[in-house]
Amino acid sequence: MSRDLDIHVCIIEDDETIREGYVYLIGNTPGYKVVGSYPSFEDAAKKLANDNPDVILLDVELPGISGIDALPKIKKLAPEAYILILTVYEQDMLIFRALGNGASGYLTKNTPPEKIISAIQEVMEGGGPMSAHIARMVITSFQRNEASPLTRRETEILEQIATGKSRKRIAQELFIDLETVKSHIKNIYHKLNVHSKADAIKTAKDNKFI
Amino acid sequence: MSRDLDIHVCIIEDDETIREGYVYLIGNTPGYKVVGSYPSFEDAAKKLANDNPDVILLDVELPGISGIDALPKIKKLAPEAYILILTVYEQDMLIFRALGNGASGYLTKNTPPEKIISAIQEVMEGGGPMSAHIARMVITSFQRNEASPLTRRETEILEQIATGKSRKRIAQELFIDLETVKSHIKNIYHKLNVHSKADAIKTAKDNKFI
DNA sequence: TTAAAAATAACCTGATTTGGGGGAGAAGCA
DNA sequence: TGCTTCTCCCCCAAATCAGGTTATTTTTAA
Repeated sequence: MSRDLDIHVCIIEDDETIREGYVYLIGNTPGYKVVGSYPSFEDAAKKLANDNPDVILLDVELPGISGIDALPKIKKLAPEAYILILTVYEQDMLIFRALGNGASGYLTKNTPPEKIISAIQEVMEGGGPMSAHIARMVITSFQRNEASPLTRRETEILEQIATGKSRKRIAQELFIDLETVKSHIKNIYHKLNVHSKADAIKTAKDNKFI
Repeated sequence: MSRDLDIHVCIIEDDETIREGYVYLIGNTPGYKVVGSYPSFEDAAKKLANDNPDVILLDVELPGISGIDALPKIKKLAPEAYILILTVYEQDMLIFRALGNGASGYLTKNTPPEKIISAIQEVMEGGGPMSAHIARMVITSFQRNEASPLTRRETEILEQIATGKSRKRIAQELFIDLETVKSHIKNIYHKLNVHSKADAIKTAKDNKFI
């Protein structure tokens, strides 16, 4: 069987035991081949472009530059590769920064071996593998706060303000008078206890009112 | 074995064949119980609160009010229930509106029966089940366009503008002069070929520059 | 080690927007 | 019938925005 049809995988993980575990797991699974294995981004950087991986397993906590900050650089070295984050951390900030920086999946380290293999398969087939809890957090990030103090119209107008439009333009697009828009904004400011649009937008976003 | 420990499931799906298929599948799986099955939201609305479901399977294309528009109303009738979207549609707009309206998962209709069962299980355990392609689209929505014409600083400043902050405030927070911020903004406008912050923000967001 | 790109800052002008004060009518709901 | 929401009106002063041109320093890349 030709090795050329195998999925080529790189691993960047500082803990030697865990790293060797992945190497063993993937190397011994038919259809997969480990083409590189490094304890840090600095080590990986030199050889990554030559490895020509299809998928890169990346740890977030690495010595030197963190996995998340390394993501854009890895993307440049291996633009065709899918990057899967493998980590113990489940903090919102890390997840969203990782995805924003180009990760195509996010797995926690308690993921059983067979799930890691299927995640690699899945990302190659156009999927976005995530651990269950991560997926929930991602979905939740799209959702609004149902206990918003703002009325429907107020919410609509604050959303428009958040796009940078002037009150005049908002009035025109909603077919209402400029004075009406101003009234709504005054009410929004009172309800949110702020005195500027920047603060209104921040408060509203922090509380998921918009 | 007590039925009280079962996961209670409601189904809202207009195609009778498909609906009965789900009823049969779920009703005959140990640990699950179908407590309601309706061809439209209007039919479901009357009885939903009484069914007290743990999970609701919801189709997006329904006669009368669409599943997506029904979502907030369903949330009010059964605030404790998790809602899983089951549909043939994979358009961005539908997915993000569904998630924004309160769905906790999104499955396409080619999902095999055992995956539907495990998705119900998963959402009850704090997960966010999504079909592979949906998950990829969701992840992609977090990612930036790497071919942005904006420099790092320009991107940073446009992001700040998008939060509603004034140029003066941006200057203070970035420890640079107001004139510098103005220079960057002029360059941003030229690069994006716009003449207002609203247009700059729109163009940048449409193209995922910010 | 240069040349190019990016970030910084200045000075000018005029139009527009913003935030805040007050009040008030109409529609719809409980 | 109150209560909320949406609508509109008047006033004001301060601040912001958009645009032009030029120029220095720092960083990055060839």
